[in-house]
Amino acid sequence: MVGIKRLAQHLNISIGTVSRALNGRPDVNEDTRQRVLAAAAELGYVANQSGRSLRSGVTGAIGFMIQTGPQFNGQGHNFFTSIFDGVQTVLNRHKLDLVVLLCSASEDTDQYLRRMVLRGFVDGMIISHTLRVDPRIAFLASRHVPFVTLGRSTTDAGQGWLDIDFETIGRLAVERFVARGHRNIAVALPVDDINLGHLLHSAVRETMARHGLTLQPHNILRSQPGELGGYEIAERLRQMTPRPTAIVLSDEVLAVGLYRGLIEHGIIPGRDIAVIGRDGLPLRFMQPSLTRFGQPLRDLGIALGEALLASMPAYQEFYPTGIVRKVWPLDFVEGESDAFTVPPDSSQA
Amino acid sequence: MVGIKRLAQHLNISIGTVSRALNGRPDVNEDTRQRVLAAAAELGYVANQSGRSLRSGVTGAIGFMIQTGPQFNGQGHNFFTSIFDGVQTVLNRHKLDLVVLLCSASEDTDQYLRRMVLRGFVDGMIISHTLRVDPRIAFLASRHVPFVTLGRSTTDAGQGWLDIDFETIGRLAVERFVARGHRNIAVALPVDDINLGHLLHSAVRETMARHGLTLQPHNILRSQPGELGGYEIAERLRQMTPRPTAIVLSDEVLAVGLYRGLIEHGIIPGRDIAVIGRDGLPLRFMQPSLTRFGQPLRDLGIALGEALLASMPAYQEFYPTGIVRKVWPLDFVEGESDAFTVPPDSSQA
DNA sequence: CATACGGTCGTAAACGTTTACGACGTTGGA
DNA sequence: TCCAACGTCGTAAACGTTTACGACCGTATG
Repeated sequence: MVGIKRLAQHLNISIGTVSRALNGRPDVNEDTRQRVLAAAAELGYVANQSGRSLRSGVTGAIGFMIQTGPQFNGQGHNFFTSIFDGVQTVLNRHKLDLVVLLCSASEDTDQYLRRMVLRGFVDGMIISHTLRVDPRIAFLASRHVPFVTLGRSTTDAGQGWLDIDFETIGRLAVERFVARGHRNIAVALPVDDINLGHLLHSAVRETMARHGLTLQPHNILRSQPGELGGYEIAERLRQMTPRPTAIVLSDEVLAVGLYRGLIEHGIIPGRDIAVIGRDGLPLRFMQPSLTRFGQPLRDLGIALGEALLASMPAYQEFYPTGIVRKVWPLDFVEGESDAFTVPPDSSQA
Repeated sequence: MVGIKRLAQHLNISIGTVSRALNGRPDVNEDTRQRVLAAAAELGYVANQSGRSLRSGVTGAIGFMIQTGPQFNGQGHNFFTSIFDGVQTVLNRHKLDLVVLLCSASEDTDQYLRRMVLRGFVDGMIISHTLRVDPRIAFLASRHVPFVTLGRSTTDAGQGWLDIDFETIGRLAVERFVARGHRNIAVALPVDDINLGHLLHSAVRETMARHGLTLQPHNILRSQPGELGGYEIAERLRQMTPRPTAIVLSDEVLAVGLYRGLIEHGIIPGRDIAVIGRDGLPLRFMQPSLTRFGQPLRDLGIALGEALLASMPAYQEFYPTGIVRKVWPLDFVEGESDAFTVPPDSSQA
């Protein structure tokens, strides 16, 4: 780790001057300040949080306390909160605490991660929204920070990961559709480079190919995440001729907007179009009930916590499993939304 | 702050021994260890995080990085994530970072807060799920930790707070109901001591009284939060005779389960019963559309961040507003769910 | 009795940073 | 010319904790 001391001897000045330069004190020559700042940027210096706050008494962090656990579901909680709860459970067994670090959309994720890690704020990291090629992985590995990811990546630094089994989702969904006579099948995917899009995409495409079908490019519907994205997709579906008779959704809440956008125009899921989605809080109570793949999120969080500890040297005696890389088993919940069967005399493309 | 030094001189032993006793090292007499532990508990000693991790190189914290911002809504995000994003925006302007501290349901909230604060993990605190009488407030005030609460409390330590305007929700909802002929009005409340329950309760009761109506005890429906709670409420409503003709909901996602539970039995919101709820992600796309009160959550988060900074001495020059205590204005969104009008010849109780 | 050893504890250094204090050189005014 | 003032920088202490090292005492062993 490059500290203020190394910075000072690299510049042949005292650490006091370096500190003053970095903190914007007035009693330092402007030239020296620039040299210090340049060297700090070059060497990638980030002030150690412990040293700084031990001396100055401030941490620069503000805490926002919320509560997790089953009984708080619905109080503004969701997908991540359940996972957090599972992770927390594991970590607490070893007197570790979980802190959630929020990277605002306005800030660069790599810079943010770098700042948090190099400060020495945490001993380990869990990252989510994993990209297909994710620079954060290379960074964490280069710094030897223990970490695991929620979601696979093609960036391989030997890290552990856990992920949802999108291959099975895509395969089973398509097989169900095919068994009910569907040939014009669509898939809803996110727009960005997040890896789950690719996984589901390939699974759907390959399973269709295995049944002699091709996934048409116009049947790959990319949208914003969330219920608004679902609503967009419904609009696009309505304008397509021939309209796909079945669709599988990548995101949990897509179904909410999709239902609304379809039902508004008299297209009833399960009667006029087959829909298979993913589990999420509100979806259990939609009507018609959504056929969907779920996963026990708290258990996933527990596994995630254990995977992280398994990659931390200090805890390997407790978790001698080595690097954990695992797709998490699914719960399949049969609902009414995929009941629609294509009539045999249909002339769908 | 009581440190290891004070602990040592209180026991007339050296700080080295105190440290070894606390850390479970073998080379300390068992009697001494017990005396140290007793004194630590008595004086409320918690090891300073900075000192500990500066020396030992570990922090005991694990980071879980997620991303916030409008474009991530729906990716497992929700009520809190939007607020976090707003808070973060304000804090970043002053080089402060927001960390979310999760108190698992299995852990005592007061102990958890105490542990996090006394360690010196954060410079300030925002707490949510505020109780009607909340010991956390007294604790934070006694330790002079700057903090604000999301949600009012009757525990007054001069702290700032922001809250949702439950009085207006209750009043406007009842007035709308009354104007449409409803006399048998119900309200859905949480079971626990969280303050919003009391606020909405009083507002409904008082507005009804102002119109010559009384809120019947059996019309106060307490349930779990979340869509499951809504489903319970639907079941209870169905079994009531005479059934209330209108209901106002305290929680956002209650409506999801409520809809399902009612529609399953042919009771259509807006046609057979009037429903007014609160805004939440899925609710914008429910059918029939929910009449509801919302609030721009990101703006609420911004205000929350500013309120906190206003109570931190170091930032008062930027926020000279003094203590902020404010109910946040509502967005009223007219939908179809409260269209049901009681016929004039109705003989409802 | 002398020695070794284990149990218990105190001493002091170290972690990385900030900051009060003083040193030094230069400049300007009296 | 002399001194004050200023700009710039180095020195060292301090923050709270952990831990290597050695001191001391009592006991067991030869």
